[in-house]
Amino acid sequence: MIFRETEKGDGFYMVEKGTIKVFKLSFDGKEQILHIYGPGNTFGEVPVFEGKNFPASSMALEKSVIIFLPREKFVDLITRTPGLGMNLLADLSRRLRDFTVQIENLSLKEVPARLAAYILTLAQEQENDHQVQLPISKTQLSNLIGTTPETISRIFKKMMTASYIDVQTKTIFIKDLEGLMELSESGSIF
Amino acid sequence: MIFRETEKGDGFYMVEKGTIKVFKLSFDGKEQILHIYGPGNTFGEVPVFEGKNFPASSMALEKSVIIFLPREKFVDLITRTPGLGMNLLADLSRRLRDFTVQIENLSLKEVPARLAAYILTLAQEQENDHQVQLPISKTQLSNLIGTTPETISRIFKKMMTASYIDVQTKTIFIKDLEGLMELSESGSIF
DNA sequence: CCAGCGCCTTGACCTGGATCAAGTAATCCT
DNA sequence: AGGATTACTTGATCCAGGTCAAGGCGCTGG
Repeated sequence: MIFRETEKGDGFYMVEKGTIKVFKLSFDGKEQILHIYGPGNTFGEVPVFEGKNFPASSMALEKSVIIFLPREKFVDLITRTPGLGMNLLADLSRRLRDFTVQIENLSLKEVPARLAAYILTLAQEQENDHQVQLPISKTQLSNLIGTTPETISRIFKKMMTASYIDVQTKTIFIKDLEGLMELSESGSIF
Repeated sequence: MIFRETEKGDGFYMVEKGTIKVFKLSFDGKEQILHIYGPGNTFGEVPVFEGKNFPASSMALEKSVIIFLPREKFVDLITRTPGLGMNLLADLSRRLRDFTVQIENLSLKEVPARLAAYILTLAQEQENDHQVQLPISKTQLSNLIGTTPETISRIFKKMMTASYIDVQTKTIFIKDLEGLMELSESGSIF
């Protein structure tokens, strides 16, 4: 556990090695992942700029190395380096955009479309249209796209029988990229 | 209509008078409101900092006056005024926080809890624990909390028979603040 | 002041996906 | 390697809330 929602944040973090998730928990223990970060990504900066507590919790998904950057020196640095501010504004803006996509997915798309969209995101990130690696377990994946492991399992099965993909443990073979793209925005074509 | 998703943004906007919504549409026409802005609020700045297109669309909910601020002059201003950058970072951070709350609501709470949470937000904004005014129509409210007008209507009715509130057109009388707070985080106590 | 048009409400029905339960496959640890 | 723990799959059931359809209410403009 790296930090918990409601804790006071006096600096932010950078992933040196490994994978971490930022997430919210409901009172009855359900989890929604907001973001997954890998090497080079920073996270937990909202309280640094806004001066309040963390809006979510953070936990490593595997053995990881995290660097902590204390708030004070950092604020100094920004005020002395105007260009840095613009980069940070761009970074936060990108995250706002990501969140609008996540809200759209959760609210306007059904589970098959969300899963298809996630696979396509992986294909882009990994620059491979034929085969992608799941960077997280299927249980974590279900927490990321807002569903349950059971449903993930069933939709993967449907996608396989409909020849969109093939799934082997953590490897997904994309057999119908066009079909997946259609599915990711127009909903279920099952 | 003020701007549309995918359009290029070359500046941002400020509400002088009226109410505007920022929202996403699904391919089959369903709408999810991301934010509602009133006098004094700025919106549409993501493309200014990030340099891409608008992540969502924007439309006035009533006769409104909107000020447009062009990108170029603004970027000049930031780079010359370091303190301004920090304020903007704080503003964007606050919005990131708002989005995490919205994702939490959509994903982890049921409709009665979301509606209760919205009423409590209004009570805070309007600084009145006994009576709040709905600033938007119930149809728009359903688009904001991710449901339908029918469901809104039914839940309001349930909340009335359970003596949480009384609803008269656009005025909501809060009869059990405690109960609403409980409902807003622990789910249905119907 | 009343006609007409949105907005809202109510009822009946249906379905996506959650939940519960019971296996089976991976992976970890000694 | 092998036992144990965790992750995944599959089936059966259930329900929140969406959809469709049919009024009722209230605000607007003439």
